[in-house]
Parts: sequence; structure tokens; C-alpha cells
Amino acid sequence: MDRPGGAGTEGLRRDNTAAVLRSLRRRGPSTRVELAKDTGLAKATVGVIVADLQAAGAVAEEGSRPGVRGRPGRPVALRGDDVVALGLELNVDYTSAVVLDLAGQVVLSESRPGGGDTADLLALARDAYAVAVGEGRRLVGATVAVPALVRGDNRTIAWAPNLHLDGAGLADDLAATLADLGAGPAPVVRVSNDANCAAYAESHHGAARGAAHALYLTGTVGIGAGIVQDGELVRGGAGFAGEVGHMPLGDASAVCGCGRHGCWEASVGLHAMLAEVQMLELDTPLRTAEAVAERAATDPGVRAGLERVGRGVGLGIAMLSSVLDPEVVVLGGYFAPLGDLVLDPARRTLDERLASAVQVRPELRLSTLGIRAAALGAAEQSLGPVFSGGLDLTS
Amino acid sequence: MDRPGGAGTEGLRRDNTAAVLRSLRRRGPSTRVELAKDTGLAKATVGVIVADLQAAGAVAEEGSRPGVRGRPGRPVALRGDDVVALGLELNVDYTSAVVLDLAGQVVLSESRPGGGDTADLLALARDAYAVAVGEGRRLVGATVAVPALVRGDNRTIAWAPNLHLDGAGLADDLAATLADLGAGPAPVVRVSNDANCAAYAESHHGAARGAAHALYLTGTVGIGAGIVQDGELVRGGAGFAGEVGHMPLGDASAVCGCGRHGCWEASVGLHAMLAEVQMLELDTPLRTAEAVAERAATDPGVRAGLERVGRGVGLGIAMLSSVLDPEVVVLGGYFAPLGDLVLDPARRTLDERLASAVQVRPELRLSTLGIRAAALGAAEQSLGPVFSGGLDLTS
DNA sequence: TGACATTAGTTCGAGACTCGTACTTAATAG
DNA sequence: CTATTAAGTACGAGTCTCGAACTAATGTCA
Repeated sequence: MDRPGGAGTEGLRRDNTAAVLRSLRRRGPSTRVELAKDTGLAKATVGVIVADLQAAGAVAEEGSRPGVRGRPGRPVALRGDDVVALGLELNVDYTSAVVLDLAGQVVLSESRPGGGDTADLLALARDAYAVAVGEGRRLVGATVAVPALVRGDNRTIAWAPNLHLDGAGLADDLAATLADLGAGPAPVVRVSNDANCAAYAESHHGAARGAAHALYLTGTVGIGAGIVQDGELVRGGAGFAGEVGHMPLGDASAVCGCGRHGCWEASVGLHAMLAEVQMLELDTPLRTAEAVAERAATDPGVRAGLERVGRGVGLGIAMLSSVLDPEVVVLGGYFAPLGDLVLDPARRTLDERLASAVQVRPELRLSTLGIRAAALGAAEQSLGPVFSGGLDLTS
Repeated sequence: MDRPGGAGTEGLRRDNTAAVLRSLRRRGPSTRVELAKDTGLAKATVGVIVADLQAAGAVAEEGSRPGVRGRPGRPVALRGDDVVALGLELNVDYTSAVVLDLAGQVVLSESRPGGGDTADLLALARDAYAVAVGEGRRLVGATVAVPALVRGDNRTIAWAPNLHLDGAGLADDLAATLADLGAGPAPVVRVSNDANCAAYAESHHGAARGAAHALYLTGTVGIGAGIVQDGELVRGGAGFAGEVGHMPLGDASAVCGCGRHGCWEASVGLHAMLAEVQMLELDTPLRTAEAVAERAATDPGVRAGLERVGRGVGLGIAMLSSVLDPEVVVLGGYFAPLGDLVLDPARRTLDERLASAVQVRPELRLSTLGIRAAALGAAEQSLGPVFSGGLDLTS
């Protein structure tokens, strides 16, 4: 029980097939010779693997690219028509679904207000399946992003402070729902932390694309982080990694909802921000932040308040950078609508607080995926095994 | 250039051989059937692999264990007589060498005072080679631990604030020295950060053995951390992960050597600790801490000072735990001689500051490896490829 | 004491895979 | 129209894993 790849020669084939798929995802359409060079496999081997993938509907040939001497190569590309993955998000005030195909295209993206209910989530899953999976396609996996602490089994929930959830049943319920719908092989169902999912999405599709070491921060009432190191999520011993909202960091006078003093989110969480700008909360964090941004255009007092919040954000990022040294930090949640109003002071504080003159400041960017980040990352996670050799499309 | 294992069937054999070696390391002497069960390979395959390893001198049969029905199994064990790795540490005030054999035994461990000089290090390497490697043995790799920022190539140094080093040459010089000595295949030479090496050692041999998620803290004049997640070191985008000394955390009045205020090491570094207990620095941090510990037995003022330092330590660990969620935190450097004088207040502070009621406090332990931790971890890192399939002993 | 049950390890042939070489195919250059 | 160049395929050799059958070594029980 040691090697994930599988021991025998067919395990070897799975790994090599996955390598070809990864190469196609990273470099786009490629000829067999290009694939052979990129993967290190022999031309002949790539030929066989591509033929298998073609038969499975995972790749297709494109029109050839002429113009050079010699026989023109026939590029092969990932094909999204047959294989998809489903990502869901169950949050406090909304529910989302994203269907992602093998080629990385978003086939469906839907959010519904009023969340927190498992039945709503399953209904959304059924609808998404009907629209975007249906007959011809194969659903390889589904992942539910939840604002909760998920155990190492990737199925059960250890702690969900804001959600009333029967921690054990969610994955099983979804698996049963999907099994009713589909005829083919049962998809792999998993549960995952929402900040981790969003971080994964940003590092694959969004603002941190291409960065192997990224940090995602989401700001709502609380502050959460998702950590990507070497392309993989850092989860910690019990899944608590990234619970940065209660870092003892802010000024000691600020009282946090947890009862302690000086927590980071007591200085930069949504409520602290609203107190700084002396405005009231609207129905969702995003809409609230949009209203604040609008007011900031005319009100210098609001801008000054956001400046103070931004400095607090920068201080926390300095802290996290000292520990993790990310290349990119992506800010999501309520930070996104505020943009440079918060980012600029954060950058300045960060520059003052870098660990050394040699360390480069991580790039601070705004989330580009918005509310569907978590669901998208969940779908991407479900697609993961296809590219890592955990799932064989050709069998 | 994608799959590290190697593509062909001999790469598969390398992976399976490594799996057998890992199983032997983890579970100790095992019969072929036990190995087959543990690795998932077929009995026949394990038989072939063990025969190859035996021929290479990597494993040997032990006396059989009778007493049960049926033919008694013949346990096979890792054999240290033929394969060793060298770990070196080049520090400011000392130089160390450790030779570790394949069975995990320390064959040689030596420290010499007065460090910082490359020539001294090479001389120590030569001596260690002569004593512990010599004729019959094969040196598979050597790693130098340095208090410096090491680039992603694992050979060159990007920044060494306390050391005068020609950053590029160290690895090459050592490789040349070893090539002169040995006849066999040239060992792989690498350079690595000292805190990372120590963390690796503690998680394999020391106080954090068995923990997949561990954090190592070393306290001297500065504070450094080594982070182990899922058994692997976290290095960050540019190798700066774990540079926690300048986390903006302490009270803002404390001025740090870096010129800023509020750095963690300005509150809990060696000099801050000495100021708290009103004592003077001796020749090395360890000896200084021993003197302080001795004085604490009789002087309540010293105990009170250490109490304050311990609270600062606990606060920083609370911070790091929020981000990384380690199972075990190991304290090394000057903290080790002080023991519970620092650990007890740190534990109390940590209990007060945990992110939630659900999160379990990471275990705080003292380093058991002392000054040779870094060199030992360096040796262990050099042995790594043997167990990960990166190096084939049988060819 | 000796046949039997039980477990460990080996032998052997089948099947799967990768690889290098030689060959075929399809385009451009002159 | 021919030479050249490069992509893709066919094929045989080599390596590997696997399951089944077989041999080996020990305890059990009559």
C-alpha cells in the first residue's frame, strides 16, 4: 500500500498516459513528436498512448499546421466533449455549481442565493448534471466545497461553525444522488475546504496561474487562507492549516468574535472594516464592499479607513510571507471590490516589513474568479486524478 | 521531462525496489511475504527484488523466527555495511560531520569548534571519509547544511548574512574533494538550509519522529524555522519559507537587529532573552543557555524573565500553528537547555491562543539531537534518493 | 514416529509495456 | 519531377510484473 501509481506495467501505462495529458494541458495542442520530447517517452510509445486516448474520446486531432519543410505534424488537443467534473459549493448564503470539462472549459456555472441546506445542494447537483453532463458525457468526479474543517479522508466534516451539517452524510448523499442519475462508472465524490478550493482555482485558472507557490486570502466576516506549495494544497496535521483569522497580530484592544483580543480578523474582517469606514452591513459581504468602494470615491474618511484596514492586511501578509514565501498572494472575498483602496496600503506595509533586503515581495493580486472560485476549484480538484494517473480514462 | 521515476520498465523496477526499501525502513526486518503484503507487489516480484538488493549488499537475511506453524520466514533487513551518506554542517562557530548508513545508524559524528571556513569543512569531510567510508563502502551522497538561503537548484547560495561564502563554489569544491578520494561513482553533492536539515532530522530520528507535519524552531541570535508537511520540506517560492525571525509580532517597542520594530526575534532571540534575565553572553549560544538554566535554579528573577520569553515563544508558535497546523513543534538551539523553563509558559500561552476549541494544541518538545541535528538531517537528505527511487543501488 | 497441514519462497510461462530501428507517408525546395 | 526533410507507424527485442504450480521447511496430531 505504498505506490499510488500501481505496481505493474499497466500502472506504468497509466502514469505515462497521465504524463501525456499533463503535457497537453500545460502546452496546449501538440504533435506526437512534441509530446515525445516533452514527456521523455519514445515516439512509438506516444503514438500508442495517443491512439488509446483518441479511442476514449479524451483527445482529438486538429488541423495540421503547414508551412515548414517535411511532413507536417498533426496536433492533438484535449477534448472536452466526453469527460467532465462537477464542483459544488455549499456556503452560508449561497450555493454554486461549476461543470468543468477535460479541456479546462467551464461548461456550466450557476449560483443560487440562500444556502446552507443540503437538499438545495443536491437539487442543484441534479440540475447541473441534467444540463451539462446528461447522456453522452462521463462524470469522473464531484467535489463539494464547504466552509468547514474537513478530515483527511476528504469526505467527512470535523467542524463547521457556521453551517448546520450532518458531517458524515454529505459525501454519501451526493454519491447516492449521482448514482441515481448516471449509468456509467460511479464518480469519485469528495468534500473539501472552500478556501483551499478557491486557492486551487486561482492557481490553475485565476490570478495566480502559473505560480507554484501561492496564497489565497478570503475576507468575509472571518479571514481564511488557502495555501498552495509546489502546486499542491497544504492541509496541516488535522486540516487546520490556513485558519489564519485568529493569528495574534492586530492591536491588542480589538476584541474578536472568538472572545480573544488581537486576532487578525478583528482588525481586517468585514465588521472591522465597516467600523473603520462607519458604514452598515448589507445582505452579502460582496454587496457591502461594493457600496463601500462606491462611497470611497467621494468620501476621504472612507478612504482613510480603508487605508488603515489595508495596512492591517499588509501586516498579516508580511507575517504569512515570512512563513511561506509565496510568489503570489490573491485576495478574494470582500477585498476584491475594494481593489487598490486596500491593496496599495497593503503593498506599502509589506515593503516595510519584508524579512530581508533580498526577499522579493510577493505579488498582490485581486481574485479574478469571484464567487465561483470555490466551486471551480472543487471541479478542478475532481479533475485532478485524471492528470495525476489516479484515474484511467482509456479502460 | 516530467516523470521523475523514469518511463520505461527499468524505471518501474527502480520504483518498486525503492518501495521495498521504504517498507524495510518503516517496518524493520521483514520476510518476503510481509514485504509483498506491505508493498502490494507479488511474491515473485519481491523475491527478485530482494535477491538484487542482496547482491548489491543493501540487505541481508537474518536468523529465522520459528515458533509458528508452517515454513518459517527468513527476515531480511537493511544492511548498513556497504552504503552510507555524508552530512556536513558549516556554521558560524562550528563545523560538523555525520555519516549515516543505509540502516539508519550513525557511523560517525564529529563537531569541531571555530567554523565559517570552507577549507575547514573540506578537511573535516576528508577525515570523515577516511574514517567512516574508506574502501569497502559506497558513498551515495553528501549534503552541506548552511545557515543561508539556498536556491532551488540545491547547490548555490543566494544569501548568507552571517557567513563569508563564495556561494557558487561550495558544492563544486566538495564534489571535487570527494571525487579525489573515492573510486566509485561520484556521490551527489547538495547544499541545504540548516534549519530545514534539522527539521528533517527531528522528523526522522528525533523528537518529531513519526509526525508527518512538524515544525522545528531553532533559537540563536536569530530565530529560524524548518517546516515539514507530509514528510517533505516546505521551501517556498524562493527558498525563504521558515524565515520567521522577523515576523511582525512582538511588542512594537523592541528594536531588532534588522532595524525594524516588533520582530519576533527581538522578543525571543538570544539577546532579548539575556536582557530579560540580565545576564551576559558566553562564547556559544548553548553554553550561554546552560548558564542561564543553572542560574534559574536559584534566582526567581531569572525564572520570571524566562517566563516572559516563554510567553513570547508561545505567541509565535500560536501564529505558526494557525498557518501550518503541525502535530509536533520541536524547539532546538538555545531553547533546548532551558527546557520547561521556557516550554511551560509557551504551552500556557498557546492554549490561550488556539484558533478554535476544536483545534488540538501541537505537542511542544525539546530537540533531542542537539548540535548535530543539522548534519544528521543533511545526511538523511542525502540518503533520501535511495528510498524515493532517485538512485538505484543495484546497478 | 510419520503422515498431514500450513506457510515461505522459487520457477516458469503468459501478458503488458517501452524502446530503437527501419520503414512509410506527406509535405516543401529546387 | 526529384531530392530532402520531418512525422508517424510497424516490428522485434528486452524488461518487467503477475498468477499458478511447485518445492521447501516447520509444527501438529494421530
